[in-house]
Amino acid sequence: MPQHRKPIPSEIKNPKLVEERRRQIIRGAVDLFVRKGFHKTTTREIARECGFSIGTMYEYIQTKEDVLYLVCDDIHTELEKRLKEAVDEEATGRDNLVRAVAHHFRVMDEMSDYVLLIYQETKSLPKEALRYVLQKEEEITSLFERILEKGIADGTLHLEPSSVKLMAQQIMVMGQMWTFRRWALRKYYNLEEYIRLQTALLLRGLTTPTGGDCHDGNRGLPSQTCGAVRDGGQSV
Amino acid sequence: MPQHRKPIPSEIKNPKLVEERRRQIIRGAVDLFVRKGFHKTTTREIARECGFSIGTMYEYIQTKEDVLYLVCDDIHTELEKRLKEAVDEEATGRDNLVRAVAHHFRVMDEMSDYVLLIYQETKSLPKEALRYVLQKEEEITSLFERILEKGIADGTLHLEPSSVKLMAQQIMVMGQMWTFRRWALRKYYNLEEYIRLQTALLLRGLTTPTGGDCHDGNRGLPSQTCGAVRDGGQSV
Amino acid sequence: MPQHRKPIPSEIKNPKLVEERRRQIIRGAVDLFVRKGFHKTTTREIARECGFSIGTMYEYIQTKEDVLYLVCDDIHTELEKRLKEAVDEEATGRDNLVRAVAHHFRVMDEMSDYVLLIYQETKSLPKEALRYVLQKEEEITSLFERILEKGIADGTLHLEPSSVKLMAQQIMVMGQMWTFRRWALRKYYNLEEYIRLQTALLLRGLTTPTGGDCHDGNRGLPSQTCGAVRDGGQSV
Amino acid sequence: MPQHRKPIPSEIKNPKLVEERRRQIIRGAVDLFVRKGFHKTTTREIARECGFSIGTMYEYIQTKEDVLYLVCDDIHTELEKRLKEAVDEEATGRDNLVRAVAHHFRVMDEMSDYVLLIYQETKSLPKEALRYVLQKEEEITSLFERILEKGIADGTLHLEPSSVKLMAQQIMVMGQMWTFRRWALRKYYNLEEYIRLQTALLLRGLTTPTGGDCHDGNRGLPSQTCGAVRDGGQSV
DNA sequence: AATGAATGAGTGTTCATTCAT
DNA sequence: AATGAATGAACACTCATTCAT
Repeated sequence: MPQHRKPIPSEIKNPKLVEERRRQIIRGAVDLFVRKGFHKTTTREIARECGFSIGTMYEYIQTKEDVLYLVCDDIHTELEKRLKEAVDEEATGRDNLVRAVAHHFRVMDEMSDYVLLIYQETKSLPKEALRYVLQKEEEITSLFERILEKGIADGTLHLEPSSVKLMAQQIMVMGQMWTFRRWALRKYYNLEEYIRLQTALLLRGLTTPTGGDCHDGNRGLPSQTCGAVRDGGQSV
Repeated sequence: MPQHRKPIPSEIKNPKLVEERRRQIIRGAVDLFVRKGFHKTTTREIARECGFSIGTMYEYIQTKEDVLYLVCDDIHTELEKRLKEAVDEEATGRDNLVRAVAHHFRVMDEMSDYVLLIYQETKSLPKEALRYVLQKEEEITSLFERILEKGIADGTLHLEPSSVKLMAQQIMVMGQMWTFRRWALRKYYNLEEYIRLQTALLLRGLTTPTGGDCHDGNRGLPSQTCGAVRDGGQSV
Repeated sequence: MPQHRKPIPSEIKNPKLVEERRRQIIRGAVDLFVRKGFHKTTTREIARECGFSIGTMYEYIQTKEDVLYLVCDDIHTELEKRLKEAVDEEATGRDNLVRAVAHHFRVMDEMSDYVLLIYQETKSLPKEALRYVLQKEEEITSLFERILEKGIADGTLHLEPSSVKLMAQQIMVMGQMWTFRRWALRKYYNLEEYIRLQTALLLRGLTTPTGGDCHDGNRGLPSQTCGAVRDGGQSV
Repeated sequence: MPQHRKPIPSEIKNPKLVEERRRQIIRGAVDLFVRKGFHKTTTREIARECGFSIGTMYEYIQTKEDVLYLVCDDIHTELEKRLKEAVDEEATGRDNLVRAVAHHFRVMDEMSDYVLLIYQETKSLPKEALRYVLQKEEEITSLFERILEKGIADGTLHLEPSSVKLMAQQIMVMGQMWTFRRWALRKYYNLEEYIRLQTALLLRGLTTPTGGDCHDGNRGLPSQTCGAVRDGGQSV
């Protein structure tokens, strides 16, 4: 049930032009929002940054919040695009997961400012736009759900189906956490360490030993035996 | 090096009264901030909600941002107080962790709106207040660090010391996640399920099995062999 | 027709106390007014400077403007007192004038800040108080009128009676000018030079030669002979 | 080193319009300032008087103090322009002086309210604007310095060069005095009388007779002998 | 299609004054 | 007589939005 992008009305007839101008608006606004926040950025500043007049800007949007929506949507789209790059249809669920998680975290790192922006300003969106943006977030999350399901199906990941949604959310949050907790995390970890440790945490949670004798060894993971799994009464 | 609370100057001499009125301000403001956000709440609205005049309110604060600081600090203090309740000095690290995590998540659930508020409005604090608030957040986080360290010491948790910081952060975020992702999570899980599943994820990551031979391959994981586990230098 | 001091009502019965507290108020306010100006000084600041509460202060005045009135009146009284010191009942008008002018200018120099204050803030007084203050100013001015008249009478000053008022005003202004033009004057002159030059200007304007042969030498004055007087067709 | 006018930034791009609107602001504000003083005049009142909205007014200025600066500068400019009208390049220094003084006093009389305004409100200007305004005042004053110097050069005025600055200041103040002492002066003198008497005072101070021996004694003058005149080092 | 001047409701904040204690 | 907490009208200034050109 992918909801379609909320269309923003424009006075301008030529759709190509609308598209182009809106890209300019996004480019101009995003850095201002990152630097000063949505509320402390004025429409005049945005227009100036875009290189056209305030009147012209208002030909392509209706309210200041439209700009925020445009920006959030753009960031989400970029995020989705970049995340999709990492999905390898051929690979096992587990390999896919490991790769996608690492890729996801790296994207988060690169787009740190923008992810943070979404985090902090999404709440300022008008209701309808908010719904759309959250829906988009869920779509991205569902990419991880697909991967997890594949891993369950191909036996490379051990996970209750009922936990799929949660784990996908968890992965998303782990990525975002690298941005909104950077003030704390970066004191102790760099990106690669972060990727390794969080991946390990996930895999231990998701990789079930095969039982009996464990040909396992979540090596690199806090050593954990089959037994560990057993008593995992309340395990995932 | 716990930084001390930034004192907000007041025109009023009676400290008892200052204390009381500021509590009123917090009580009045917090719901407005939750409902409308900091920027869209007016100082006049806050004063009205508190039941006194705008002039009176300004006898107890200096700027609108002081109100935000008061509110954030109050929430943090409550959070810290409630979290400390759960720590049982007698119990093992592991039991303590399980109990503290569950407790933490329940507190987060109860204080959902307030946690969310902190999440969304912290960035609007003036620099100095922001530093203080983040410092407080770290203090709370360190409660989990203590627990984890105890678990390492008493052997009930298996975790590299270098991962303690990360795990503590992770636990904090998991709790907050229940608030800022509630729009997604509550569709599929209730609080108790959430507690169970997340605890499981953590424990699997932290509980060491007693041994066994492992034929494994943390495929996809940054290549590491069984041996790697043993000396698990930089592992979790 | 000396108008009597406008009485400021007070809640307090004991007149001694009223007198004492008002002196405190003047002492506290005057420096604040000098430093920040009347409008930018708050009643709270005044009370704090005086060492008592705002409530107490308002027991002794009715409005903030009363404080200004108190201050202006006090300065004027001091000015008058000091100027009177210089008047020598025995001396000739001319000697008296020279001495009084020098004394006046020195007083102005010492009380520079206060004179300036009167100059700049008098206009903020309520109508009635303004009238009183201006009247006081005229009384002071009339001290010079007396001296000039005496000089006419004893023949040491040559001046049309109709010019007495103007010259007295002129002398007053010359004194004040040393305060409100100090930004320019002090670049080129010190107080003693100023006194000498202005006195010379006045005396030349006021001193009539005895005619015929002049054994003169308005030494120190732009050399001027008896002839100068002659062509003084348009003289004062 | 004439300092250039401090430019006030404006949001409006069309400089012609800025010029025009600022003239409107000056016209609207000046009478209000004269009537009520700067501090008691509201920005809204100014805007209303100008015939546009408060928002529009703020497109052309940055702060209320800018309006004061605009007004002061305008008055000064007008003053300077009118004073220059009176300077006759051909005439002797003395004639020039007589004419310029009379003209200056007449201008002061006509612009009485505005001169008074400058006198009373200049101190409310922000530091930089104050510096500029004072500098302009000095430029105007220097017009009189020029005239005096010419008079010295062509022998029509007898004045020590070191007194030129003072006399120019004195002339300026005499003009302003007609405005800020009008409450006293107009009781006894009309403008023409004032001009005549003050001119006489000045000329006596400045006009040198052709010689002759004088038995005089500027008694009371800082003791100086005839000889003193001759070497009259520091004399006027 | 583009401009940018105009708008005015709304904002955070101040401060002279009052009055119950 | 002294206090100081309470008041709220008033203030300077901002800024999203409109609309005539």
